[in-house]
Amino acid sequence: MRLVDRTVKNCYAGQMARPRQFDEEQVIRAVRDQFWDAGYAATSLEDLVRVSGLGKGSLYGAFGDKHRLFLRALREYTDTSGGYLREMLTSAPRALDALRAFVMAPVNDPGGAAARRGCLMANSTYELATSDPDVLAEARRTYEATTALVAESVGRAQDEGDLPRDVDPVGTARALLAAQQGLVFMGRTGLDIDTLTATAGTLAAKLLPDA
Amino acid sequence: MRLVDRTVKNCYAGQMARPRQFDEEQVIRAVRDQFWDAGYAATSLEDLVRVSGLGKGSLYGAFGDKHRLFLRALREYTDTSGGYLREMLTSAPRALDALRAFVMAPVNDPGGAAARRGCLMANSTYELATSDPDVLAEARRTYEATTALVAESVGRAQDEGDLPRDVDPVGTARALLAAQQGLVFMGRTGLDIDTLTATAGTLAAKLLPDA
DNA sequence: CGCATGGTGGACCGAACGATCCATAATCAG
DNA sequence: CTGATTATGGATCGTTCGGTCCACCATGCG
Repeated sequence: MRLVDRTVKNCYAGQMARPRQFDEEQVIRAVRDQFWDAGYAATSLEDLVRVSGLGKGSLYGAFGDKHRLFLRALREYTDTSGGYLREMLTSAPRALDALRAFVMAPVNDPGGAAARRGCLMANSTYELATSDPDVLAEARRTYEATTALVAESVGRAQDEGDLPRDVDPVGTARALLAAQQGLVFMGRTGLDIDTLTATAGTLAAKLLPDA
Repeated sequence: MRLVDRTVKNCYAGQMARPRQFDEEQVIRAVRDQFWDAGYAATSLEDLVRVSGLGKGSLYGAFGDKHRLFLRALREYTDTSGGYLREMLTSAPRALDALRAFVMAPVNDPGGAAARRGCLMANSTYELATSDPDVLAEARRTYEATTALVAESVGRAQDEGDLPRDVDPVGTARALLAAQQGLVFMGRTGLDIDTLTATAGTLAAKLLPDA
């Protein structure tokens, strides 16, 4: 009989005879990129073994089954993206410029590679949200967090006199997020980067007037 | 040796001893709904047999393999949607109202069921566009056709004096399409229909000023 | 009315999947 | 150095998948 749950790391009191021979975060990032490029269903365990450099047993021992590993990779993505977003929104001298950069983010890539790859959270939402409650919950969580962050910057832009006082920060944030995700979608259809950039500029100009 | 290609319907000169016992279009619509609800990978042949009411052999004999059947269902969807769109855009007395209805289309549903279901073409693009050239081609085709239709209405709204003359119809059409697809995405995250409707209204107001 | 045609769908197949298992080897405590 | 411990990953399992096949029979013609 198995006395320890090997799917949970180091939760027992025994000695640690052999430490991990791989960087957990590095593996998660590799796995995340694989799911990002191919999607969940189209990624086989063989793919995960290949990109991680680990064996099946090690993968299961360290992270649990495919579904848990995916959720872990998805969480890594949303945490990293959320961090970038927060930094982008807070570091800009003027909030209005930060909001413009937020809308333009999907095309902020020289070759448009990021635009074609899309957003892992959006990809996962479209593929799994209807059948996987965990993914749906993560999508809602990310959506709400992003809306709150953007709304905060909208308020700051109002304080700085770059946006009129009578607009609703949260409503504006939702509209900006919708516009950004619409651009992500158009990027996934293979629309060329120049046209995509022009469309992003149009949306930013209409949704964020200088008045 | 098989002398006739049974995957192609009635392309031979022999007699027609037994006519089809099912309505081809009806089967395609049922299959389309299944793919719409569950996605491509998550739909098994067993599911297709169940919703179509046909046996595996009949399904393969009439439509070919799963991939061809999916493309057929996808084409049915884009044709039907394109027809609705064309009618919606041309039947409205004023083109500006039609454009507003276009942006609000994802939330034009009492319970928000359509919003949660999303758009089959968008779902398919996110799930398959990176790996399936046929789906990517269909996505581009649909995107370009939609852009052209909307741009035509933008031009008509200009002629009717509802939109300023100096805006680019095609660029505006792309921005409207991006906004609409952004709303579709937010619907897929499970956002409640009231908030979604408000966001749609905000986007329509910003992108389609009365000036 | 009987025969030839071909639509029908359940049985069946090989392949690939996710998941589990266990012999091996690497590691650290004593 | 020795033994206890556990990370490791190739072998293997049962399941499910998409796809094929063929015995059956409904059908329309002569």
